[in-house]
Amino acid sequence: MLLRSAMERPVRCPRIPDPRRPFSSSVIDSVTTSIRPFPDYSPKKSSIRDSEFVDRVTTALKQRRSEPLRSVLSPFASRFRSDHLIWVLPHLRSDLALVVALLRWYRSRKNPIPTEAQAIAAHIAVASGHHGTARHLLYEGLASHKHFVEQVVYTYKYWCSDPSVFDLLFWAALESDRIDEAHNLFSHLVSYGNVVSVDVCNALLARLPVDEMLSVFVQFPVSGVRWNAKSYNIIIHGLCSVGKVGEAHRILLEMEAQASVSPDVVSYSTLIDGYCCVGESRKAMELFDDMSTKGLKPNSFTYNSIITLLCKNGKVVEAERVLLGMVNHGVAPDTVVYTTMINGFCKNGNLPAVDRLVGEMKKSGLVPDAVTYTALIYGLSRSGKMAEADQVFQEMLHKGLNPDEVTYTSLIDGYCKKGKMKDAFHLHNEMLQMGLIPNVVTYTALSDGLCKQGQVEAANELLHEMCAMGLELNLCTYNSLINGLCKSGNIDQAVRTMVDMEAAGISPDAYSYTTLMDAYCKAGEMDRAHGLLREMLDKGIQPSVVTFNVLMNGFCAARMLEDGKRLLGWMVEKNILPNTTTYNSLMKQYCIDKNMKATTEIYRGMCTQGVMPDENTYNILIRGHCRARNMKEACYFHGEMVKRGFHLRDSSYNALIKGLVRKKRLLEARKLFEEMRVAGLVADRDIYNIFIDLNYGQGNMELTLELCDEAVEKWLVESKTNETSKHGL
DNA sequence: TTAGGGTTAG
Repeated sequence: MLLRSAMERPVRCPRIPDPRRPFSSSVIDSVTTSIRPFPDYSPKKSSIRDSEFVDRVTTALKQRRSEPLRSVLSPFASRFRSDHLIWVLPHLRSDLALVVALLRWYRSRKNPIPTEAQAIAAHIAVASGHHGTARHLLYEGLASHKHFVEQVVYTYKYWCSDPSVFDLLFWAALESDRIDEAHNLFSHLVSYGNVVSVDVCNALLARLPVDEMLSVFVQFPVSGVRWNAKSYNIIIHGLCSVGKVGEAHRILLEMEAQASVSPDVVSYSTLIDGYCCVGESRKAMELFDDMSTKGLKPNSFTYNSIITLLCKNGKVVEAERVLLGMVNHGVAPDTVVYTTMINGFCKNGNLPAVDRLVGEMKKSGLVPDAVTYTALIYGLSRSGKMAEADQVFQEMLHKGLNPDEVTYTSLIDGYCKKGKMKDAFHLHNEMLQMGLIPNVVTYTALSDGLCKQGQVEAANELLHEMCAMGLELNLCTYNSLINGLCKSGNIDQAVRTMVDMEAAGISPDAYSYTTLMDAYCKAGEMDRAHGLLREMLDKGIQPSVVTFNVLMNGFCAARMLEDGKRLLGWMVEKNILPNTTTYNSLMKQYCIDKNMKATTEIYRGMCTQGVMPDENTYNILIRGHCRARNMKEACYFHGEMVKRGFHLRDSSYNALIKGLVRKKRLLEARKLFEEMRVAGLVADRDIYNIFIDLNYGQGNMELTLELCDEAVEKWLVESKTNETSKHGL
């Protein structure tokens, strides 16, 4: 929430204080005139009677050191007041253990310890060098006394005079999330001409939202704090984390311009990561080169940011080249770098490469951690290999690693994508039992799974439940819901959902528009789809290659091939490279029109552009050439697709077999027919008739009968089933 | 003080 408010508010870049001239003269005047010495405190005077009592208590405590404190103090307990505690403490300053025990005894009698006594005890601990105990006492003091900071300052001069007490108090305030108390202490100290160390000031900087961080960064030097490289790095990181990478870069340049603070590997790595996160790879690489010129050696953080960016852009091979580069430069990749690479290959669906990297990683003596396992589970789930994903999940548990929300969500999403909603919800319950709280990503995966099963109402209900739990729908959730509504034919409701989404303060993106455009294209409403394209362009939303593919499909289906070709040109103009799907749509339609000349032209253009044909491309080309009776070309593409490990679809088998029979190439046709049967695909009725006649003619009665049975089962039974369903029986 | 994992469209 704080971060969000920082992102929304404009962040002003601070003016860097010049350490050579830290203060302007007016500031020096105002600081020096307001400085005063620490207060002269001394405990209030006791009466003679009280003094005698305190002496007796002190003597008993010291002389009977080995006895339980409770029994030593029991004769004094009824008279012992809070003032006595304060008067006894000076006598025990050389015995911290006794001080702590006395406080514990006093508290155990249901008496609140006075603020002054708590502060004094902390001072005694610092003065005796026991910083751990001091920290504990300071935590307690902050937690139970309203004016504890003031009291520590007030009693300082008399009891301690070791300024490290203020650093410890500052730490205690930060670690118990009392930022205001830390500020309060800072102001008090400034008024006495003192400041806490730069280390604790850095800890404060790192805990502040960006705008407050910047204001502290500018204000503290006025009081005498001298920032170091770590401070500047925290600022660079803060600015990068809210996307203000340009301003972060200015800070780095200011560091370079100064004599006292120079940017180090962390400064550069942080800024490089900032540029990588906003996708500015060129700037990131420039900085990477600058580092070497300045004699700074990139570390595994630096390399990992570059590798992450390349993987995100799908350039996994290039990313692995960077990994090899780092090894050659003597930087050993760690678990994080391997996990980044593994995740890159998982996203690419390249599971053999994932296996190879896991092997390499283990060979280097690195142990996969929970994040590595989650990436592996995600990769397997994405590829639909749920049995393997579950096996890795079990291995993770066996190794004593704790799955978290991300691990469970990866598995849940995998089951949802396979339509196994029962398994997905079982895991959802399991994570609840483990004490893990499903978040909006988990619910989006479940909701998307339900939508894809046609259960949009159930998805809606689930999301209502999610909202009742205090979670809010995000962009992905809305987009998934819009998709579910479109696919179930409720385009109007999908449009209304987009309106709701905007009302909830979430702006639609390229996904939202593309989904709706696809629905309109499939409904043949090209004008509406085009209108949406104009709307998204007006809003400055960059269409993706999928947006164009959706339109391309629409144009092709509406037989508007010229518009399709124009769209292809426009894509290139807009620097959005057409992919295999784009070309496949156009080729498919030209094939339907039996225009194999245009199809071949497009196929060649695609290859020239370096776009690789996929399984769909080959199936389209084979069917097209068969329809056009170009069996030579059809067989050539069949050979090519086999070489590349792709498979024919049933319609392509049918087309090829019929074409070959037509050309009397019966041996080849028979081979394909057998292959098709083995693959469990159904051949056309005509094809069965051809091979039944052929085998009968050749006297192969056994095979003839087998084919007759198969044909009856596949064709007659099926047509009867269709008949009954047609009549609603 | 800096880096890695999960949700949406063809």
